[in-house]
Amino acid sequence: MTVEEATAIQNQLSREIITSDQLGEVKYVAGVDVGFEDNYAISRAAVAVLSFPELQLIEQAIARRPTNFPYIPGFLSFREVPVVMDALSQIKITPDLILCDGQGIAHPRRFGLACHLGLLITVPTIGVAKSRLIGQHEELPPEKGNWQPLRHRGEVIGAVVRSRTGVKPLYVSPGHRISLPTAIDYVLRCTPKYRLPETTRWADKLASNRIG
DNA sequence: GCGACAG
DNA sequence: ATCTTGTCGC
Repeated sequence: MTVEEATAIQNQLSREIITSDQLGEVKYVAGVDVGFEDNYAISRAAVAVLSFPELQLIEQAIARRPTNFPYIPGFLSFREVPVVMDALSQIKITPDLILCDGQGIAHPRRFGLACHLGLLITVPTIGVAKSRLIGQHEELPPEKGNWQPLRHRGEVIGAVVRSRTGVKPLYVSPGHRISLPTAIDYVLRCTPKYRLPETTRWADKLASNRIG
């Protein structure tokens, strides 16, 4: 697939993204992340399903497959979604909400990783990125819980959220079937102690080949 | 044309 | 993303 084709797909599929709350009672929240092996030749995806609001690990899965798309800013989902789908197909519980390691609609064509995954499986998703792809925002107070809208071309595409006092903020944006205010709320409720949500922390550990 | 640029 | 131990700071 070429970047031109991928761009066309993003423009097409972005029209189907829903950014209003269309999620039911959340009993299970999942985190997904991707790591690599053999000098990036193999992609390794991990899924961690936690109970909500207790945030206890309930189920997990890992999948591997050859990496078949390079990392190109704006096209991350074409690299990571396939192997993530493999991992998701292994779990028994269908999560009520999934937190993704990357952007949702805070993307040039409003179709980041969380949107792509959410649309393919029809599950509410939130993009929780550790750094910015696009957009601008005001300064953010250092205390946990503060947030500022992330804007791009006159639109609010997400929020910069302080998940822990005194540390770098998180870039939160709706993926699919959830609104920005609700997304911010869930991210904070999944982040009781550290900078990253418990879901992401578990998926990170599993995807990076070490446990503990 | 130049700089930015999720993981 | 990944290679990696100790170390600086609240």
